[in-house]
Formats: sequence, C-alpha cells, structure tokens
Amino acid sequence: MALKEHPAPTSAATDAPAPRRSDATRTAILDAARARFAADGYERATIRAIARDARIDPSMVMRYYGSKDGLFAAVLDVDLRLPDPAGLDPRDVGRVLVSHFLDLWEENGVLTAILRVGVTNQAGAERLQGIFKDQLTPVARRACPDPEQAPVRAALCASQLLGLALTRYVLRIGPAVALSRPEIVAWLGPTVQRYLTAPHP
Amino acid sequence: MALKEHPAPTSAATDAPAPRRSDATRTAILDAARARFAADGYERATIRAIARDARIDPSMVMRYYGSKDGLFAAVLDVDLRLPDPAGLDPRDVGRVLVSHFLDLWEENGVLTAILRVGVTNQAGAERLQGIFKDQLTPVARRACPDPEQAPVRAALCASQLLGLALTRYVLRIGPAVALSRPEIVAWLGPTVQRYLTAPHP
DNA sequence: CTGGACTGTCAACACGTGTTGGCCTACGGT
DNA sequence: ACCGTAGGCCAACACGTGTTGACAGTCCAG
Repeated sequence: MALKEHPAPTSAATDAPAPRRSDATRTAILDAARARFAADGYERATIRAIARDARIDPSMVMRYYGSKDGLFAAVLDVDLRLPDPAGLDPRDVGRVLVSHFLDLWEENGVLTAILRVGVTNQAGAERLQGIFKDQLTPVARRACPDPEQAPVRAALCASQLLGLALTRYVLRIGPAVALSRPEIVAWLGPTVQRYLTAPHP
Repeated sequence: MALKEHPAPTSAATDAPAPRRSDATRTAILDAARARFAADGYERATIRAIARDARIDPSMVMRYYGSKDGLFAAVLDVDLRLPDPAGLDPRDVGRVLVSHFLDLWEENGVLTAILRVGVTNQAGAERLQGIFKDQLTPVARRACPDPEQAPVRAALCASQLLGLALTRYVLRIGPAVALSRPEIVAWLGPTVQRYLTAPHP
C-alpha cells in the first residue's frame, strides 16, 4: 500500500483532487486490469499482460498502484445501487432485483472480475461477501416479514443471483447464455421474491 | 498424456488391471491433489505442495500423471449418481435433488475442486459443463412437461445448485454456511421443483 | 530560461514454477 | 541367489512472475 500522495500543486482546498497529467494512464491501467481480472482470474491476470493491454510499461503499474494486490484493491470498488424496496410494489421486488442484477453484470466486468477472483483469492472473497452482506441485507430487511431473518434471506438471494452469474457469465453454460433477459426475469424473479417475502418454511 | 503403460506382470486376461506396488502412492497423490485443487484452485495448487502433502517427491507426480494437466484430468472423474425421477413422487423431485446434491458436495472435495478450478481453467469449465449437461439434463427431460425444454430447465437448476455450492462451500458466506440441511432443502427444494416441473412462464 | 518534479522506458533481480534426467534402492520372478 | 525393473529421491534446467532501481524525456512554476 502506501501510495505516493502528490501534493495538490494549485488549489489545495478544492474537493476534486487536482487532475494529474497521468490520469489517462491511470484509468487505462484500471480498465485493462478490470478486463484481465474478469477474463483470467487473479493469478493468470499478470501485470505484464495488463500493462501490454494498457500500452505502458509494467513498472508504471507498480508506481501508480504499489503492487498487484493494490491494483486489484483499486478495481474492487463497487456500488450495487440497489433500489429501495419500500418504494416499489412488494409483488414486483423479485423481478426488479433480478433485472437490476442483470444490468449490473452486463454494464462492465467489475462483478465478473470480483467473482472470478473471489473464488481463489481471499481478499476477493471477502470483498464479494462484504458487497452482498452490506448492500443486499438491508434490502432484505425491508422486504421480509421478520427483519431478524434478513441475513439468511439475503444469502438465499445471493445464492441464486450469483449462481446465475456463475453459469451465464463465468462458466458460460450454453442454455444459461441463450436465455433472454425477460425469460430470466420470469424464471428467477419469483424465486428471489419467495426468498425475500415468503414465510419461513 | 501418454502415460507409461506397465505390462501386467502376471494375469493378463483378468479384468482388474493387476495391482501395482505403487498404488498407495498413486492414490495418495490423487487425494492430496483433490484437496489442494479444492482448496486453492488450479494455479495456486502447485505440484510441489501436492507432493509435500502426499509425502513424496514432485517428480513422482510427473511420472504417474504425466503433467499437471494430466493430474487434474485424473481428479475430474465424477458420477453424480442422480436418481431417476420416474421412480419418485413428482412432488418430491425438487427436495430429493437438493438433498442429493448436498450429499455429493460434502462427501469429498471433488465437486468443490472442479468448481474452483472451472472458474479460471478452461478444461475445468468444460468438464463442469459436461457433468451438468450430461447428467442433469436427462433428469430434467423425464421430469419436465416438454422434453424439448430440458436443457433450459437443467441450466436453471444448475444455476441454483451451483449458486448454493458457491456461496456455501467456496465463498463461505456466513448465513449460507450456517443454514442447516433441512432448511436448505425446504428453501431450495421448491425452487428446483418449479424449474423442473412448472409450465413455461 | 532554468530547476525540479512528473511521466515513462529499460534492464535486471530474486524467486517459484512445471518439468527433466540421472542415480540409488529394494522388491520379486526365475 | 540373482538380476532386471519398478519405485523413489535429488539436483538442475528453462521460464515467467512480481518487483526494483537507474536513466531519459517533458511539463510547468519561478
């Protein structure tokens, strides 16, 4: 860790941290890293390959992100932007959630990267745990009958949603890839709905 | 590949392939490999570590399994031993399947190994695809209303079953680990049941 | 114009990996 | 009792990895 902190040369009080000339390179590295981690997982996504994709020297990665771990940590920031279940029809929450997750997974490779890495890398696994625990559990708490069951219900939803991502975006199992969005929502929506709102069986 | 084929020294016509003196070592390697692949994934499960666990020299692994790929291929043989849905109450097939899968995942680490490896290794992914396609689809064909939908329904089941394994045995998400077997069966059983038998939504 | 910081390149290091071949030991059929 | 051969260990190779430091161009404040 312990990245070099460049002192803001001009306005020190502004909120934006004074754009640097190397910002383009920084984001190029980050984009390449996200894609490589998503495609190859942690070990096989080498710094040399990432640097080649970003068309810079491997040592730049070290300069800007300190280490491979630091680079991956910089990729990890994810906000699921889950909707507040209080604001929608309780009968629709399952379908809305599934649809929202499909959006998230397809908008860029961050979630695929974290999933692929989390399976073999401890830090990635903890991050994935944290994301779903911190962001999905509150939704469950507002949607399920007994708030005390929120963690269990969130975990059940996670099992189905991550299972879909696994089969569709990571393992690329044929029929799971071929399914259309509306079909997925129609099939998985009621499942998630039930995990959230059904009485404890 | 191309393992050395030791000529059977004694009975050449017997069905059993004439036990070798090194069989103990062979299975020790295989056991250690399965555990390591399950715990660490493909890249981080090094031949040296596997050999250390099996208390033999790394070169023995090469001699008996040709290469790391060959070793992993030897670990891959899995028979899910799925029950024939024709033989049970159509109302129970979901619960029976979920229960059966819990048995499979907990009996040894093979499935965890294949899942962990399949996420980053192409051969592992294809193997996982094959297992679920070849063994789960026939079950779906016998259980679902329109046999033509069997692949889709098998994939849906796989998404939920693999998702459970992912959250419970790989990522070890707290609430998913804490759930008891009967609870899991009660929650996921109806889901699998619906994926198999419900009319296309 | 000039000095210092920033951005980038190059070559190298130390290390762990999969893999190989040579050597010694000890079993077991003849 | 013998000796071929299977079983096992050791040392080494070639390679790719993350990481480091020295060096050169480039921008901008003073």
